[in-house]
Amino acid sequence: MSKQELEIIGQDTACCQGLAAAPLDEERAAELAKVFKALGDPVRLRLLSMIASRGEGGEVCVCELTPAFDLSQPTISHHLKLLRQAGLIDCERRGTWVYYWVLPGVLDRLAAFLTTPQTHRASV
Amino acid sequence: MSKQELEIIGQDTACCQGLAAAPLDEERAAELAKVFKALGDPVRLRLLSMIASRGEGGEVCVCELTPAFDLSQPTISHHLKLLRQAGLIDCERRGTWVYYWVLPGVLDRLAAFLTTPQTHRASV
DNA sequence: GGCCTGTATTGATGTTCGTTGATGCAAGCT
DNA sequence: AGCTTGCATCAACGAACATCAATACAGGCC
Repeated sequence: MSKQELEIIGQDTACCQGLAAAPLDEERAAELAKVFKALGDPVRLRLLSMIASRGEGGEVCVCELTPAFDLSQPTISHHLKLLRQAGLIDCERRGTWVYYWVLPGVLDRLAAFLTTPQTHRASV
Repeated sequence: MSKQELEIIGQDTACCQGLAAAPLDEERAAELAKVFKALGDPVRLRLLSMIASRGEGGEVCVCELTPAFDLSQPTISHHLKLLRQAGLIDCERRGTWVYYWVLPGVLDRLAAFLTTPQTHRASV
C-alpha cells in the first residue's frame, strides 16, 4: 500500500537550495509544484492538518477523517491518494482499518525551502 | 496597480496557528489553499523564485522574466497576476516597464505555518 | 498628433481537476 | 461458505485551469 510517493523534498538529497537562493531550474520547479499543488486544495489541507495534529508518529484512521467532510467517501479517498503521491503522507492497513500519518520531516523541509536564506546580498 | 491581493498569511493577524497545531477550520483552509495553489505550478514557482532571488527589496522587470520561458507573453502576465492575487508578490509600473517584487515576510510566514510546533505532546 | 515598445486583458480552446455512483477488494464475523 | 463493514478503484461529467492569438492600454519618442 506504500511505495508510490514521490521523493521530492530532500530526505537524504543534500541539495535543497531555497526558493530565493537562485532561480529554480525547470525540473526541480516541476517536482516542487507537484507538492504545492497537493496542498492547493482546502480539503487536502484540512486532511493533512488533521493528520499532522496527531504529532510525530501519530496516526489517524480514515474512519475518523471521512465524517469530518460533506463529501463522499471516494472523494476523501482520492484526496488522500494525492497527498500520498505527493510524498506528504503514508498509510498502512491494519485489519479492517487504514491509518495515515505524515511522513517525518517533509513539512520542515518544505518550510526550509520557502524561508529566505539568511546569507544574502540583502539590501536591508 | 496594486490593491488586489489577498491578505491571508498573517501580517498583523496575530493568529497563525500552524498546520499541525490543530485541525484547520474550513475558512482558513480555503484561504491557505489559494496561496498553495498559486505555488502549485512550475511556471509560477520559477517566476517567484526568479523574483525572490533578488533578495529583500529586490525587483525584477517583466522584460527579464518573459524571455526565460517558452511561453507567450500573455501567459507569463497571467501567471504573475495569479501570484499577485495570492498575496505573494506586488508590482509597480515605472515608465514603460513593470517591476515585480516579493511581498516582505510572506514566505517566512508560510514556512512558519508549515513547520511543526516545538511545543507538542510529541511522542519522540 | 502618430508611431513604437512593453505589458495587461479578452475570448477561445484543449486539458486537468474535483466530485459522484457504482463497483471491487480486503478482512472480520457468524 | 456467506454476510457485512471499511476503503480503494473505475467511469463519467461539469468546473476550473493553462495557453495562445488578437486586441487594448500606457508611456516614451519622433
